[in-house]
Amino acid sequence: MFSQAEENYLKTIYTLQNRRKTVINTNLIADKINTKASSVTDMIKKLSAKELLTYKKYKGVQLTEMGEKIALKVIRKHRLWEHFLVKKLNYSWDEVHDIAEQLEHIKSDTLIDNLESYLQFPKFDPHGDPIPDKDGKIILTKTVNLLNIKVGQKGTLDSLKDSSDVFLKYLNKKRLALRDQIKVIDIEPFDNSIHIETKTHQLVISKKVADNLNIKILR
Amino acid sequence: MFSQAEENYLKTIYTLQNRRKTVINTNLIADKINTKASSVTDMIKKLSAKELLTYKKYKGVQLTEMGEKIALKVIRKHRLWEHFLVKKLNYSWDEVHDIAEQLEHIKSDTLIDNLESYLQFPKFDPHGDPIPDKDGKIILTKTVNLLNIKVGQKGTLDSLKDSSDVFLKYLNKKRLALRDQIKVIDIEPFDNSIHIETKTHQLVISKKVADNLNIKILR
DNA sequence: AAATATATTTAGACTTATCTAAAAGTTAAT
DNA sequence: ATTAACTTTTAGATAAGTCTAAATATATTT
Ligand SMILES: [Mn+2]
Ligand SMILES: [Mn+2]
Ligand SMILES: [Mn+2]
Ligand SMILES: [Mn+2]
Repeated sequence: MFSQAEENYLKTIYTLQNRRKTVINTNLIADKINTKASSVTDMIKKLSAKELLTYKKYKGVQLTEMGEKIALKVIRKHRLWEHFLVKKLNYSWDEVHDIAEQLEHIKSDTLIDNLESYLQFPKFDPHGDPIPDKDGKIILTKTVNLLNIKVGQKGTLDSLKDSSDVFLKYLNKKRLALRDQIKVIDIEPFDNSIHIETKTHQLVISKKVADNLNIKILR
Repeated sequence: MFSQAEENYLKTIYTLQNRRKTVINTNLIADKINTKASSVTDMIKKLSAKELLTYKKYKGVQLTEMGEKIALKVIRKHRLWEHFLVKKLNYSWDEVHDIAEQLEHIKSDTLIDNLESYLQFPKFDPHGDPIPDKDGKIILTKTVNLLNIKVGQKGTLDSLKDSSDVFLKYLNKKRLALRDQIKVIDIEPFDNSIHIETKTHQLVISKKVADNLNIKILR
């Protein structure tokens, strides 16, 4: 069994590894996990001793197969609980993350599989992120950053790079939801803002917002 | 906010206070919580400083109103989660306690009330224990220990003194469930064993077993 | 190749919760 | 009133996880 702290480190490292393709170093982890570099050093040593990751200084960490397996288990739990909170307890997608951060650490050999079955094996969480199955297999959808879409192209909103509640609330306000169809109408060269159109309305989004929207291209 | 350890002490003290009417002293708590008397001393000091309980040595502890309120909140969470696990995830009553021990510490201002509403405001947990409402109010059912029931009297199995999985599995094996009708057929003077009859079968139970069954008398 | 900027580790401290072993206090028994 | 039994507290350690400040190592720039 692993402590909550250990699980959080593994999960964070996995996510960093898959989101950014850069080197995952001490400071980056410290930043994401909201702690200090010295604390990360300590934990890296511990996880390395347990062979959950390898570490070369200045070259960053790399999860071992075992480390990745554990990370995926925690992510699976997190996302299934988020799904539960939204679908069964009527939370909205911007309210569930902090509760799932706690629920993901509940220890039981059977709980999460029973929950999954109760939820009828959902494949994605409320933020469009894929839910790893029992064996850690994960569906990868081919998506493109909205920043890289040309004028006239169409797609559907598949998932988000940033799932912070601030961003989610922004999307609520702008009436943008997962699976909405989005068409790029115009790109403003001055500030890279993007004029888009959904099935119901049009709006202009900033470069920063566009960068956080992953689009599945329709052809 | 209170730590898991603090919550567990408060919950345990509350339960001891309501089950046994004796003095709740350091050793008794240590025993229940599976720790050492010296650790209990430390925690008692801490909880006393926070005015969650009062303590006079050799006279035991007493929860303050605030302490009792928190204890009831934890118990409410524990029992609602147990209900969820049995009713929604199809666990049996002997499997849920350890998971609920963890779930009862999840922090959220809304989670447990939403869960309660989703479960349609159950009044009792899978072991027959009453679920405190939002305000900490708790239904008290008048029950009698099966040991105190005379030959010929009838009642229904209302709740259990001991809800350990060993005892629950014993009840499964003997086909005794909550709300079953039970009639006392005979009491053996030699060892106080009791011959009982349900709607479906007859059996003999030991004094120890009878002592753990709370019966609601039928008249 | 130095100098400077970054990244990383160490040293030492702190907090929470635990433990063992010993000391001290209270109650009960003779 | 002593003694014995039990309860409680203290003292000192330990473990996990965190922190700050200082030291050290590596990378980048000049
Ligand atoms: Mn989340
Ligand atoms: Mn999510
Ligand atoms: Mn229980
Ligand atoms: Mn119960």
